[in-house]
Amino acid sequence: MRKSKNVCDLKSCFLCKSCNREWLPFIDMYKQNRSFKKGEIIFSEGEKVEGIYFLFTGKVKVYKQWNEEKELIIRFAKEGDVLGHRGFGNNAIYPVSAAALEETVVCYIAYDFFLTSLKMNHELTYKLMMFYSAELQDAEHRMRDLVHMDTKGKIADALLMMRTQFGTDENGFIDMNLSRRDLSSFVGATYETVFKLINELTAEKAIRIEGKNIQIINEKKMRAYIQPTPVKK
Amino acid sequence: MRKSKNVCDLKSCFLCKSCNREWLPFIDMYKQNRSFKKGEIIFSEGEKVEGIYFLFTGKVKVYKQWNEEKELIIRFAKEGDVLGHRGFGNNAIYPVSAAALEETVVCYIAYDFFLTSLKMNHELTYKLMMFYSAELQDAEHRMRDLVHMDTKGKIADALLMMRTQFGTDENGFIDMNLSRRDLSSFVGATYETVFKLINELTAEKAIRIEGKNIQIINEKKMRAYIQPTPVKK
DNA sequence: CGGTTGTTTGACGAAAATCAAATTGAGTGG
DNA sequence: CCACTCAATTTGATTTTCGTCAAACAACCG
Repeated sequence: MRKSKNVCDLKSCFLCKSCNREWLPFIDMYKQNRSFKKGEIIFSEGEKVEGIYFLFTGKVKVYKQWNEEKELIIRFAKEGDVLGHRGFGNNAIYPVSAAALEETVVCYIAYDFFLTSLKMNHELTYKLMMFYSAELQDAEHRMRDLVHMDTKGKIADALLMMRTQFGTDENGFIDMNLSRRDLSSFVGATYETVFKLINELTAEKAIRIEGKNIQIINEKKMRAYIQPTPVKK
Repeated sequence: MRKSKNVCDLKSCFLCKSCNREWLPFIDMYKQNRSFKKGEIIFSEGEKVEGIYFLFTGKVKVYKQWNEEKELIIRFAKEGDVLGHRGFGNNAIYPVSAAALEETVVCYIAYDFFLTSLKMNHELTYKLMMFYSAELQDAEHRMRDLVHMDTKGKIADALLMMRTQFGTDENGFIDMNLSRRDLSSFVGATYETVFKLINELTAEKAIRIEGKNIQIINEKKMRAYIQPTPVKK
């Protein structure tokens, strides 16, 4: 599944599934790998956009700050995902921050170069447009969910999403080691509340916890929590 | 400012600010005007995408349903805005609904035709991509705000946003006649709560209300509400 | 005029945030 | 390997905010 560790093979990256042949060697000339330790910040909200990143190995959280101690995690990125494309536009300022959740290697491409390439590679531009469209749909869907679900539903939703995105290991645990603090930032609730509700979910045998690992053992129950509350007549 | 009423002059539409000359007459051949009465639904969540709309006159709400009686208004559109582009993608299904808030005329372009045109008009594709990028930034910014602001802050934010988008009339009132119910759907809170908090804002002389019209009279106070709550040490 | 729909208001309860404190755990330096 | 520190986890008590419910009233419309 995983390619060699030290070379960014863009064929494994999202965008390049749609790259035409001229594009691939072009990228090869300019590619540049960077690695980040766990917890290290890849780029920060408010910074000028310097480049776009393709995630080669590792996991990353993309988040927006609220105050010094609160943030909202917008999404997670894993091997093969793109980072930093949210900064595209007139004033090329990153609207979000990205931090490595574990040892991470990214393939870095300078912004100007990428922009120029977009101008030349129309198929890529088209795909990128469709990619944005899909992300916009996701974002707005999640916006609705965060507003209308209760916290337990949001937790169930978050866990189901994470399982979809990261899959499960051989024991059935969600293949991601997320701190409770990050989980609460993703869910949009306080640390303590998330903790208590996770306990409830465990008590109800909807999930199972072993150390930092979480397994969904009753999918039906989990899905029930993310249903719109039917209106009583 | 406003062009003639019965012909869709795409030059007044968002996208066409970036259209090249070949594109304009092309559109002219295919354009089709449709009008909607106040409250009428332009398209619905879950429907197959039939086309894209340019709003010629009127105001529209774009929203997502939660249950039979709750929704979240994603954004408002006014004269010159695009509608329906959120449905672009693999499975061309509208992820949102759109309803006219007042008498509305749209310029309709069939989806297939628009897609084909995108393939031919790369500048347009590029601009549309950047437009998506901007919308994604907005959506995620608002997502954070909806999660972390208290309801009063969200109301203040909503009112400031609406003033920016729609401007004010000669008396200083926000130039949009939004029902309280729609305001609460935009804010993501219940009708009653919004009502009470608007009263508070009025009592504090942050806003002024006259019938259905709202004026912001103390901008500083309003802005204070949308600040991240500083963390007490 | 009834009947529906939107507005206004208060009482109450549930959900979640805040606060406080105890406990564990993970590094760190000696 | 052990103490030490600091961060993360766990838990309960308390408070706040907001949603729910109910009811009265105005406004609008056929």
